[in-house]
Amino acid sequence: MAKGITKRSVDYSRWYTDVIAAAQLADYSPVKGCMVIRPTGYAIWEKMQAALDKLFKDTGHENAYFPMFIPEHFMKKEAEHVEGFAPECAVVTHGGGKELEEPLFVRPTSETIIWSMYKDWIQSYRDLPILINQWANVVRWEMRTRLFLRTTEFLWQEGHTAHATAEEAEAETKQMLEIYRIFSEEYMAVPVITGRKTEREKFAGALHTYCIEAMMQDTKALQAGTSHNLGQNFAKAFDVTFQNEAGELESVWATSWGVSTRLIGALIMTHSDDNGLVLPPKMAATPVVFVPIWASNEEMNTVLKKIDEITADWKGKFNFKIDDRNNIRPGRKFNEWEKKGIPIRIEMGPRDMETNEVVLVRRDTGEKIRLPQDNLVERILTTLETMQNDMFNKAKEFRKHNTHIVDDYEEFKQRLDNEGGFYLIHWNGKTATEEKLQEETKATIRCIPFDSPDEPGKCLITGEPSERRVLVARAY
RNA sequence: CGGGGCAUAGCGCAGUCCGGUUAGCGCACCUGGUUUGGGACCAGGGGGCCGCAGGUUCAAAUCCUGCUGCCCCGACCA
Repeated sequence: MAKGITKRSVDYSRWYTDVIAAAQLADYSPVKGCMVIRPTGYAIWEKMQAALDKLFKDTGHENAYFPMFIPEHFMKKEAEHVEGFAPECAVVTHGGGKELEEPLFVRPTSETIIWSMYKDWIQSYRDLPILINQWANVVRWEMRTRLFLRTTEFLWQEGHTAHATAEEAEAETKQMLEIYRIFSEEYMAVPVITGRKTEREKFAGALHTYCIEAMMQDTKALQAGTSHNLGQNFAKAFDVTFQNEAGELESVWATSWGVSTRLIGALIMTHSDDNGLVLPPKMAATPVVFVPIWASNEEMNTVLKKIDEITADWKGKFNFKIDDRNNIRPGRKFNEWEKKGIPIRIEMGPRDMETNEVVLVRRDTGEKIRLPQDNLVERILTTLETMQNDMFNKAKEFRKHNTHIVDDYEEFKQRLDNEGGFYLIHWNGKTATEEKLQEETKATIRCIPFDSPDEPGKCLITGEPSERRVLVARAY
């Protein structure tokens, strides 16, 4: 049916890049590993930014901006951090035609430069908390890249907060993860599992890392957001202390949290189909397109005039486009908007004019509904809402269907190979076991889910005692 | 960084083995007309340093050497 888009069943990763090309979301750039985000793709990012920014501001955060260049010695101050990030950093060694006295790292993340500033900004507990977010680009020199999911340069937001107590920092870490969950599920209609990363998977320099994990349509896992409790690691590395109420000097407690343009990849791989992109209404810059149909120029004028009447009260309710191009036929228009994932298409031609009706087509189900021209605003708004819910429920149902509980290693290996999916397994909590699991199955522990109940059992790999189940899957 | 593949018009490709007219096809694009309820049709037209650099030859997209870039699959990662 869809020309130019490889079917998911044939080649999932080709399908993914085909959808991006067909919807004109992004393009490969002349720079290896870097992409150009095209207007249609950037519009999705702007929708994400707008929603997240509001959620951040509503919880007391402010935006700021720090330099993209980080002096080398900053990067080296926190041992675990430098070990984690140094191998994937781009480094500037020359400027103004001369070799620099000290190389500048292009930020892979901004903890170090931000904490070098927090040192100056924080003296007493009265200066705390600091709740800052930054919208920025970062660079990580990746071996293999994939549009949106992993590129050398990407856009993201990174929150960096400073607190007077460990409890407050922990509460912030959890709060921001919850905001990511809300955003993912309620705006992107992408169900996620919240949990804690293992020691091996946590952020370099963090006490611990919380994450949201989503299941893509090929049943692989995608880490969609992370929130880190940094403890006092960065405060100690950058000597950031404050005087508490008792007059004693203490190290500041820190968090950081981020989501990136990778979310666009999650959005695509959760909802889209063989005909192209499918956008949940809340992520569509233009949720409605009106496609008029006519057979002659006179008819064109009548139909367009009627459309002006019908859409007069749409303004301010939702964004919409009227596709009045006369050089291509309706069928082409249907297809173009489908590929771009516009949630609702309204069609109206001479036949509908006679009966005072329009045809409404849902992108997610393809369902066509004839509707009277009156009260369309109401119908469209409720349909958008229904679609938003349906898409979330469908994705959640899919994940449920592909999540399994297993207690036999051989069965696990076979099923993982044959059906993929998420697995809840017992694990003895040891890094060595985790590494063995990955070596033997290419699956990783995605997280220790928050809702995983205390349930004594035996480690799937070693048979040793385990206290609860962890989430395992092959991941992007 | 290992394995595989590719480089010819904006995109997708043929031509390369076996050197030889003006480098061709589909899509897209432009003009005109007929069309318009699921990717229209006809006619005309524009667009090429055949990845780069050397070499062989009377003659190179085609043969030889070197380089570069990109894509896919693995190891690392938001």
